[in-house]
Amino acid sequence: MTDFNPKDAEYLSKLQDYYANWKSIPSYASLCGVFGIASKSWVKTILTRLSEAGFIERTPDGVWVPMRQFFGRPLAESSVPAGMPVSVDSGQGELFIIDEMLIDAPSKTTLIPVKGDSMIEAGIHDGDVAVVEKRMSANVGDIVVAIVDSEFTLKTLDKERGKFILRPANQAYPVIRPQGVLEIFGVLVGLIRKYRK
Amino acid sequence: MTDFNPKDAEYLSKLQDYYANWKSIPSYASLCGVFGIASKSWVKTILTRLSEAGFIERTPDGVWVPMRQFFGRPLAESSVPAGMPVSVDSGQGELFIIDEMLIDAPSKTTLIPVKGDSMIEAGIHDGDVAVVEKRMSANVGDIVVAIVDSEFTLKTLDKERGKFILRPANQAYPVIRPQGVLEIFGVLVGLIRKYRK
DNA sequence: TACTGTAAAGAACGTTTGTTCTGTTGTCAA
DNA sequence: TTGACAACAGAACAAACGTTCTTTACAGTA
Repeated sequence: MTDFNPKDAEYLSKLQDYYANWKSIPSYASLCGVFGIASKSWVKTILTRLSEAGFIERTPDGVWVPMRQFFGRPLAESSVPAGMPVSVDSGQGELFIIDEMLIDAPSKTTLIPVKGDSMIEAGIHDGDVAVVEKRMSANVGDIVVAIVDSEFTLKTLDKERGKFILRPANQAYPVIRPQGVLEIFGVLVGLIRKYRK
Repeated sequence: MTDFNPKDAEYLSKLQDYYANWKSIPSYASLCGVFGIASKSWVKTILTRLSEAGFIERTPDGVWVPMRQFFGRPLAESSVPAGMPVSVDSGQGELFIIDEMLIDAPSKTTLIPVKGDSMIEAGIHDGDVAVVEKRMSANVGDIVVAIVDSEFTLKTLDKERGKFILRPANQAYPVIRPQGVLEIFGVLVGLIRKYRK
């Protein structure tokens, strides 16, 4: 991964605690107190590392902001769905609850289990759960759920000689060139995978 | 109430827009650009009014922070399909991405951003978010977060001639054969990916 | 013992920040 | 047509801020 080490994890945890209270990342001087150190320059080193590791980032103004998914309520508290969760019916009678990071438009979002390995080169595996936002249009390059021969298909949308085509991410599968109008069900906005223990 | 007028509402809306993007309230100088005015002192007047009206407040450090209920997702968007159970925001704390489907032991579970492509053949990409359950032991075949040379590494746990080894899912990376005890931070239990639109 | 690398401290410094105070402009009412 | 007030502009300034550079402490290693 990165050169993110246990020591950094300790500082991250302190920053998360502070942020949970104040919802802001304060000045380097204040962070000295938060981290329990005396050196502003060392604070900078720590923040730079945390950002390289992907936990925080900077706005164009140079202000540090947390990547929200890592600075929420402590996971311990979220055993009951926290925040303003969204319930989405997978269509199979199962009920999943997912948060706003993956879902922008709850009423238009569905979960669809991925079958087959036609998109495996895009890191989408059999058994993964696709988070799909229902839309009838998409851009070239988007991964879309299209309806081909009355079946759902997950493919990358592309264009060839002015016509839309569906490109699998697996060389063993053919490119789909729909005759007539390509029917798009939605666009892939997220992916969830669960590893069995 | 206060002398909060339509003009202030317009500024509030601009601030909300900015905040929706950057999750922070910038300096007075930057806010000049956001509000479309040229005077820092007027920015201060506006912010003071917004705080008197209860839309924002200041931390002890003097940093402006929004009152969350006014700076969240617009209510219209968070409506949930009828018939589905709805949980209500406690008012405090952020929203978390993941639900009970991915997390069994909330207090022991952490999210870690994936860096690099050493596990790409397992469909784990740079930028994905790993859901990790903290444990000190794991089984052969599990994908684990191990601490190697004081760094976090995501690899598949395997055994070779009675000794544990860490196997990357990318032929360009070497197998890691730790000398001494292999230090395991946790086990990968889930994966989340978000596609940008 | 000497060398190396990491963690942290601390001083120096130019820039940015928020604040305050004084002007300017436009509008509406008397 | 004058006065009052709200909406802004702009200058001045001390305090705070982030950055850079140098130094110290310490543990591991050769």
